[in-house]
Amino acid sequence: MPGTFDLDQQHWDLDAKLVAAAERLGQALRALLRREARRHGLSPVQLQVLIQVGQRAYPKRVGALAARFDVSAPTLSDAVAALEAKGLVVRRPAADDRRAVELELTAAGREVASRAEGWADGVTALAAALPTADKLQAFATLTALIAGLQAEGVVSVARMCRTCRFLREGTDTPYWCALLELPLEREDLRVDCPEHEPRAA
Amino acid sequence: MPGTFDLDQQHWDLDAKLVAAAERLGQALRALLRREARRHGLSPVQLQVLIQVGQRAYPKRVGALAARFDVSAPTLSDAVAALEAKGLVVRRPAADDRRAVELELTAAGREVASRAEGWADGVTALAAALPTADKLQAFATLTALIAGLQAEGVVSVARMCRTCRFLREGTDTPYWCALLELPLEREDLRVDCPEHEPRAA
DNA sequence: CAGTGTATTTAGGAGTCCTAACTATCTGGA
DNA sequence: TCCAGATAGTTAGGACTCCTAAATACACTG
Repeated sequence: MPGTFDLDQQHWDLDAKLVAAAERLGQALRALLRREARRHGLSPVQLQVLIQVGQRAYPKRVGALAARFDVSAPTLSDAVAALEAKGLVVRRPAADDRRAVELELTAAGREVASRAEGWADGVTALAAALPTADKLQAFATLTALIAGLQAEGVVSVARMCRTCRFLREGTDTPYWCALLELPLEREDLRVDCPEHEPRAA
Repeated sequence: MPGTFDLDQQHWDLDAKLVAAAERLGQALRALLRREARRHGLSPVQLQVLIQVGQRAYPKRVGALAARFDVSAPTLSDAVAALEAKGLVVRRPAADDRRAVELELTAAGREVASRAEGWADGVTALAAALPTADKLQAFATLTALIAGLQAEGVVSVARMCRTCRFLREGTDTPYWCALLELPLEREDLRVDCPEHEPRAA
């Protein structure tokens, strides 16, 4: 590496730099989440669980949530226990499977969730200033990477359209959802769809 | 939201979806780092510190590393203590400031660092399959978001060219580094430059 | 209905992450 | 010169993360 410091080392690999940038952004987002959680007297996972359980149509069981956040069941169980102790969620046996537990927000839980769910709004606002075409491109690139990681089994669940068995090519639009029977533009593709079912039997 | 489940909710905001995708990818990368660290009997932060200290030309003090990883000084101090106990780094008073501590890898530390520093190679390989133009675009978009977050003081240090006081517009190339006196293409912009100095006095 | 598998919790240990408080050292004046 | 105020780092202590292993309870299959 003659004389250019290690410029070449960073030059030779756009791929590595893209990954590094994603990592940095991820770190920033994580820090942001941590601070928001703290503001509400919660830990990061606790807040994530609270927000997720606050969404309708998503699975609200310990196992599903553990997969969603890529942690073990005991870790998530701890977080739920803490949330329950704080009076923000209620735990109840599932109707169809009494081994399982359904989570539900209490009134207090809904209150906190609604105040905290916009924790990433600052970043979203920054994104608003960028050209739509760039964002579409970046979105496609990021989801391609996520899909690749999921295919390799690195990351457990990602309920993205890109990995969903109902995603088809469209006739008038680029894509088509065979479950909802809806045409989809590129910007309609979701990152976290309640109806998602993995491809390949 | 009439009848389309919450499709519209996800439709209306490409910005939010881009952020969600970044968050997911960040989560996956974090999980990957955790596993690699585990493989070497280390914790995530310990591995990050080990790798960072293994790079030349970067600050190797506790404070700088804490800022780099967005954690408090005590947290990083703990990690360093653990690494020292494992015989992977040495702690020594800095030459110019005897309050400060310089870290250095031991032979064992270099060994582990060199085996683990490619922890994200799997993702990089996935990126290699994507078109260069897309990656350039995505890289620009991600760094724009990071720069925005840094400007807002959300994230502490990001030694990116985009926030560096030495970055100029180039004549033949899009950019120019006024410190190294080098022309820079878009793909030359760095995410973590040793020579970085923040803009604005 | 026995056997196997699944959902979750408990137990226990290393590490993360914080704030507060303390030591040692540096730095800028009077 | 000497001291007040900053700064680099550590220690202390508490809540939480994250794991594996083991237990409990229930579900499914033949």
